[in-house]
Amino acid sequence: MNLPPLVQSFVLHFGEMGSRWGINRTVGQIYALLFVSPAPVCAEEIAESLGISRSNVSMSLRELQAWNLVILKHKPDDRRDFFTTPDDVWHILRTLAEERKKREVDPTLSVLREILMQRPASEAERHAQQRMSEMHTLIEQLTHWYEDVKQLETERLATLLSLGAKVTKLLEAKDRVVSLGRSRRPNPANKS
Amino acid sequence: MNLPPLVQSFVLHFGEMGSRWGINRTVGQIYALLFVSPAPVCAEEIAESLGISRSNVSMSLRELQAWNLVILKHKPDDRRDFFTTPDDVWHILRTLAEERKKREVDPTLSVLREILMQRPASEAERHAQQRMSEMHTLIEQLTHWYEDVKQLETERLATLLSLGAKVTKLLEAKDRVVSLGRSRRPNPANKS
DNA sequence: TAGTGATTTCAGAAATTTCTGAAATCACAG
DNA sequence: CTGTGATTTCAGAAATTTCTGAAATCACTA
Repeated sequence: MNLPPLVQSFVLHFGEMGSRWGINRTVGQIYALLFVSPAPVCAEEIAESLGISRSNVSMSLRELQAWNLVILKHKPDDRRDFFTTPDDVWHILRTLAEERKKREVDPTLSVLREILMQRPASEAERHAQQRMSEMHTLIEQLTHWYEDVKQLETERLATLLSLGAKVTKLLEAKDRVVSLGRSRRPNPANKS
Repeated sequence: MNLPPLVQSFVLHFGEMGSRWGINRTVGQIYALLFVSPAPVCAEEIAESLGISRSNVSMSLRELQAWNLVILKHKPDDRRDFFTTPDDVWHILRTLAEERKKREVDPTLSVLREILMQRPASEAERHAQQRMSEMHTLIEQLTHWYEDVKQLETERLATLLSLGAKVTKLLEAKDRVVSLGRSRRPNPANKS
């Protein structure tokens, strides 16, 4: 591997990290490299920079493309493909979320639904279904929320983010206003 | 593997899924099994149910404990350890988030910070730092938000969740009220 | 159509991860 | 202590994943 030391640390870290996710080391490294490169990079150069085989680069790029995480570029009078990452980090975040949902959450939801359709044949199965249903409900809530907020423009999303838990303050305020409007019933305090 | 068919589907799916995260198949299966079991299960029984070796169970349980995902129980007059999962799915979600943050996000943040401290020795390094700084900023925003909302009681969190993007409506309302209060300047529309 | 360089594919090699059985350790009871 | 059963450890076996080099494919040009 032959990279500026500062870039190398980053690339190596992403390689390590990759393994902790389902992603393999090389894929992580390539992504990191593209992310910090000032200009699109061709496959040959990636192989050289990271000291890995050309074919490995080819397969890993294919993987990254399947994740929608790289962009293909071309130079005039050059047949080779050059690769970059999108440069808006928010955009990258969205892609990542979307892809992970597609691969991890959706299949789980559909397995859960399938199982929940079936008739339990024993007390053990009844209980299992009960638990799975709790899990199913939670995941559905989370994905609904996600589907909802992912529509927001980045700027609005960022505002919401920076507001953090303070939105609950707003919520309380609203509650107060609304209940005042409807009558003068005090805070409903719906403790479950 | 010798389980009610409905439980078996769930366990197998979690095994598969486990691999897509960094978690290995057996660990995923054991977790799934414990999650749906009506009562705490001992190691021997796990091994039997899943058809894996006793020692594998031991190691996998250790892994799950490191993730804070299982609870140890004891029966009177029985030396064996019995295992369950916490039963509140929200609680499980929080644990999962916390542990993943600890293992995946925090180390990345610290690597980024470290690199950003250094002086770039070339234009390439300067640009790389610029990119890493964007990433760093984004991750920091996300973790701040997370630290913030994780304090909320579950019920409040659920409310927020079900509200989804509609909170922005509230936000707009607030903006209107505030700017009305300050003067009668119309919506600032702070497009970046 | 043949030639050229870029890219992909793929069978097997290399590396890594997971899993097992045997032995060690532990915790307690007699 | 000594015996008993539960649990853990760990070296190596088995399985899986990753990576490579050689060959095939592809997209062009002359």
